[in-house]
Amino acid sequence: MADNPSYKERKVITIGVVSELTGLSERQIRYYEERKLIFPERSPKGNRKYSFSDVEQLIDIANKREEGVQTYEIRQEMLKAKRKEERRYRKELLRGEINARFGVQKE
Amino acid sequence: MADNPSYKERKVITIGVVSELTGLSERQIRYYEERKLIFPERSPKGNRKYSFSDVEQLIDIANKREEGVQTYEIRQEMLKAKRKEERRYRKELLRGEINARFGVQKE
DNA sequence: ATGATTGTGTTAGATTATCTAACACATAAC
DNA sequence: GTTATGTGTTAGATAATCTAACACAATCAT
Repeated sequence: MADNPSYKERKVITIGVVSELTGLSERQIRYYEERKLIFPERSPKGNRKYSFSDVEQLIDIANKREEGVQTYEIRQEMLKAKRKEERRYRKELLRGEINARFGVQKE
Repeated sequence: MADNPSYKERKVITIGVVSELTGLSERQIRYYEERKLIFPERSPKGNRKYSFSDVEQLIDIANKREEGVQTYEIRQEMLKAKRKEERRYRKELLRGEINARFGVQKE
């Protein structure tokens, strides 16, 4: 109950701030979305909202871009990592480790 | 090195989002600043920027307001709590507990 | 080699968000 | 009864964001 980790995931940051935090131009940030590397939410009127997690992701992307990696390849890596993580998660579920950590306790 | 707690303190949230997160009107949020209950940063062109910590603070304020507590009193409580915390901190410093936790380690 | 894709800058026009300052007004404090 | 508190609302100005398009160099694929 100490520190709420969801802060890292909450999509509350506008693109201008993300641009400052990452050093990327807004153009780049939107383009990486177009290439399906990043998935901001939208406010009712259409403004993009990012999380700190997204910011970290963008920094990783920027680093890879500097190494010359193309967005397409970055996306492939991401998909691979995601599948791997899903396998890991299902395995954990089977073992009941989730219950051990987050399961029902005394009211 | 796991999760960066500074996320909670970084002033990256605009007033519109804060309004949504807290349920307070922008007018109220600005007024509480005027009453020195909250201290957003400003972007170069003057836009207010809040942290998650500020959002929590605002929720506390909203609760106290509902109980009928005036902003002046809330401010007094805040100042009292701040002084208390400072005493606690100085005491800790004297005991060297800070070093124990955050002190220099092997490179 | 040429034709397509990638990545980014820049521009234009429209819309949305935020800012300050002021007026209004009901309620509460002194 | 006057002053302070708390909030809504309005107006006008400025800033932030959006989409779509054009440009263009660099890279990739055939």
